[in-house]
Parts: sequence; structure tokens; C-alpha cells
Amino acid sequence: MGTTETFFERVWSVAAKVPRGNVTTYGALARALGSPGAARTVGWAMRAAPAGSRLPCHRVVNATGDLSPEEAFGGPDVQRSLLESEGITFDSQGRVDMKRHLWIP
DNA sequence: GCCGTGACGATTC
DNA sequence: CGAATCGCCACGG
Repeated sequence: MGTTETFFERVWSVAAKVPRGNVTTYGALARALGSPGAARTVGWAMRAAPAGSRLPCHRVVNATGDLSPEEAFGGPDVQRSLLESEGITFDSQGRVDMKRHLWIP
């Protein structure tokens, strides 16, 4: 079969399924793809995601619930605003409330 | 087919 | 809780 799709494309495919109002982690996506140790590669896929792909990459955070670095989105503040718009709450440490919004494929 | 890279994860101090 | 370290895996050159 012409499965020329790379690991990246698979990541985007699953990341696009994250329900609105929820978030997932890089490690969770990696596990869903069968590579639990490829969390870093998942992060790469997000960074390599083409702009305007409608990929909800702002719903992907790390295991600690921390947001993306400054170089992405134009700043964590932007990402945080997007998440708050979807009803996502944060703790006093500025991290996503994983207990309430963590979603695993 | 080896080397460097990186939006991570878990552990340790 | 915060900072630092090691390991892991896929991609590009």
C-alpha cells in the first residue's frame, strides 16, 4: 500500500482529533502512534506543521501542562487565550488543568 | 548508513 | 517547586 505518510503526518492526523475544550500531550500522541518514546519527535511534527493547516496544535501541551515556548504561536499568551476561549482552565502556576482537560486518543 | 537536531519525559538533587 | 541530566526516537543532510 502506498503508505508514504511519515510519522509527522500521522501525528497531525491524530492531533486534529483532539476535541474542543480538551488538550493532549506529546507523549500521549506518541503512544497512540505506537512509539511511546517518540514524544520529542511529536514535538518536531508540531513545529513542522504547515501554517494554516487548521491543526489545533494549541491543544497539544507537554506532560506538565505547560504551554509552547515563545517561538511558537507568537507566545504562550496567545496559546493560553485560545485555550481559555475553549473553556480550558489553568492553575495558579499558569499550566493547563490536566485533571479536567487531558484527552488521550 | 552515520551525525546532529529537538514544541519531550522521567528522574534526581 | 525549580533546575539540571540522561534517554528516546524520527527526520534531514
